[in-house]
Amino acid sequence: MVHDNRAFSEVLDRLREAGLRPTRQRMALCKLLFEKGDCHVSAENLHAEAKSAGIKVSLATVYNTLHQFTDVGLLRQVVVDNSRSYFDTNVTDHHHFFVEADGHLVDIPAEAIDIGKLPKTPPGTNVDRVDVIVRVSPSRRK
Amino acid sequence: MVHDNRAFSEVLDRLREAGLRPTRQRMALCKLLFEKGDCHVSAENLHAEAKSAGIKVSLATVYNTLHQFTDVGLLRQVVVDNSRSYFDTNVTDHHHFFVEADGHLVDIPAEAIDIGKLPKTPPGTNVDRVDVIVRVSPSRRK
DNA sequence: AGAAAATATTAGAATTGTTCTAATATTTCA
DNA sequence: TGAAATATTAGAACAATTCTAATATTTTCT
Repeated sequence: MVHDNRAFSEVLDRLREAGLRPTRQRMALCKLLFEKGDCHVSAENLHAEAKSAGIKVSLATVYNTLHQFTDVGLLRQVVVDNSRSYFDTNVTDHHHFFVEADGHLVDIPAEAIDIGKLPKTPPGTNVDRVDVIVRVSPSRRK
Repeated sequence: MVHDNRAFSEVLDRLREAGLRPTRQRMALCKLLFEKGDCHVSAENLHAEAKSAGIKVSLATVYNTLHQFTDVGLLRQVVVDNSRSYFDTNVTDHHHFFVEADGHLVDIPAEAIDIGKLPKTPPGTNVDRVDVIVRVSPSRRK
């Protein structure tokens, strides 16, 4: 089997830099995740995508991989719905619209929301991150 | 058994207004939830509190009640952690600090955070609510 | 390259938080 | 009070996720 060497080595480097062995499964998931621009996936979701792309990978590995990628900063976890976890390939500072009706996320660039001020944090704590979730729903037809 | 008639009738009214029958369990949970100021509870958590307060109520009823109270606007659900649901007795407009280390929430008054502007919502949608979650963690000791 | 050590993957079992079911109990109201 | 409406319950079912421990792959060492 032949593959695109440019894409291949980019993905390979990405994993190597992160200190993760470039295994067949990780490479494949990496390509699925990063070769088509920003996206938000759930584990089941990515597992299904992998399957339909002909990649043989277990659900356990998908979970492992998503967590490892998150740990090394390749992904960011977004909490919007407590029945499912979403992972975002956009790890830069930004926020989200969440369309509750269909459980789908849309990025909001950091500069589109401007948080004027923050109150002081509870004693003995520091801010890790500020998440803004704008929950929207389909507008009723006029 | 005797009870405080003032508190009793307040709770009773609250349920009546919401169109919920004032059953023994709902009254008891209502008192636990609202008689001690703003608080954030999970179902398991409230169930345990009820048990230790000597209230006999099943976990299923705790879940039912939390959802019913949420539906009628007595509670608000807060999504910060996808392993557990939190319900907030403060239903006014406000935000949260979330201390990830111990999974605990602290209210931030609405006016303490000022969201300068919001980008336009995805086509065909309206904003339901804007949730700001400031994730904090214990600061490392100097 | 070949062998040993280190790390990954996997299927399926286990766990967790939550929801469902359907039988029983309580509450309402005429 | 008694029929109809609504609640509660124990336990089963469920869905997402994590764990287990056996097997496979990858890396390292010589």
